[in-house]
Amino acid sequence: MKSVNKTSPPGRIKIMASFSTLMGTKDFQSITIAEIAKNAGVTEGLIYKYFKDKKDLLYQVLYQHFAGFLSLVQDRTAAENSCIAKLEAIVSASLESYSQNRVFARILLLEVRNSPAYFDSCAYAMVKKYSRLIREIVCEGIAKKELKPDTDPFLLQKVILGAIEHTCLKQVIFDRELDVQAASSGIINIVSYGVKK
Amino acid sequence: MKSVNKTSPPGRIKIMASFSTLMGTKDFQSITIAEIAKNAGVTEGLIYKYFKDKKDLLYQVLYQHFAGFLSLVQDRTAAENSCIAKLEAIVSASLESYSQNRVFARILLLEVRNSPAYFDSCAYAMVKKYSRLIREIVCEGIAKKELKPDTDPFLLQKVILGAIEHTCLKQVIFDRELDVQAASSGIINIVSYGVKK
DNA sequence: TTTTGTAAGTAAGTTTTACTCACCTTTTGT
DNA sequence: ACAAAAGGTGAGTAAAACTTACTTACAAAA
Repeated sequence: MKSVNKTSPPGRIKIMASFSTLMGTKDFQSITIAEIAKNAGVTEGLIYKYFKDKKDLLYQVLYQHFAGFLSLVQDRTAAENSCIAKLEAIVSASLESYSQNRVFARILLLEVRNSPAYFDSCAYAMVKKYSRLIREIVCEGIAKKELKPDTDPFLLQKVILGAIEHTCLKQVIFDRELDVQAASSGIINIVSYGVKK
Repeated sequence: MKSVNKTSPPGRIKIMASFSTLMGTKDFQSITIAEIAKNAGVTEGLIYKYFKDKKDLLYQVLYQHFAGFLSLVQDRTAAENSCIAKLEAIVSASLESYSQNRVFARILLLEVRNSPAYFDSCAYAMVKKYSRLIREIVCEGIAKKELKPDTDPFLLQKVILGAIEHTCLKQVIFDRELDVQAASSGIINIVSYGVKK
């Protein structure tokens, strides 16, 4: 697992900003190191001073975004009392963040998972914290008898996370709009009460 | 959208088989054209006679697997009567297929989605058929009053597909085993009756 | 002030790898 | 029989990721 930078020299900041901008216009594979360097006003060599390789740059940018996202989610859930309300806060905060930051969403949902190195990165460590948060809320809900006692926290976490991601996928891939409120309450409704008559 | 081959010359078959084998040991990016050719006993040039580029080869292999998978799913669902039973058949057939063919699962869940070209490929066309099948079953369930009338077929499809994929992700990424029966009945149980007490 | 060690940044390679193209060889339709 | 198409080859090209040897700025110790 790669640790994260403390200092941030101007060159490093410019490189990350340049890359983020480019990710808004094209996909990772189409972006070249030469392009990133030119756009940032630095030389190619400098990029390799701060980042192990092109993928490492991708993971660092994702980490930066995810750190902000995670603290938002933590704040929103802390503000709710019931377990179901906390879960709905997570779903809507996630959909909202993905909606407002398509670059972040695209990196997380489409661009990083193809490489085994991602699952050792500091970015994936944040994702693990995020999914653990969901499980903890579920466990708390079971303990407080808000949820059925035979609920499997791991499975419910997967259902919720899967629903969030699949809802965003269509939006990110085909650049569609999304009714965050309708989608999040719809997901929570299915998961809470089921669809069987 | 790329159309699909009719004939299959020996070289073509060897190339696809070689590539499939290599995908079992390493990820797409790490596999080189030279390696695929050597392993198949053909020259690099021949690969480009049958496949537009390296990604096209990936999509063709995925298409081949998915075609078999989809017909299995269709058979299994046709054998069931109730809507819930059909959905459970889809979930368990999917988890089973992904379990038994990790290469297929890894390609579908991790390796293809980063490229915009995938969403124009014949492989993705199969995925669309698959998700449409789920929606159709849901609509049928609503019509037959098995499911609640206010159920959103698109949303429920996303929840089910998301749950399937997230359940497989852990397994594929960390090479874990999976209790298909427990997972599929667990997912269907959550979606049918909900988790709220 | 001078020295020294380190971080920031550069510029010109090198290597790897996907992809091309002109050329043979075998099969097939008429 | 023979043209045409399909199967297959091997050397070559270009682009892009990465390396490395170097210079400049700059702070702290001497």
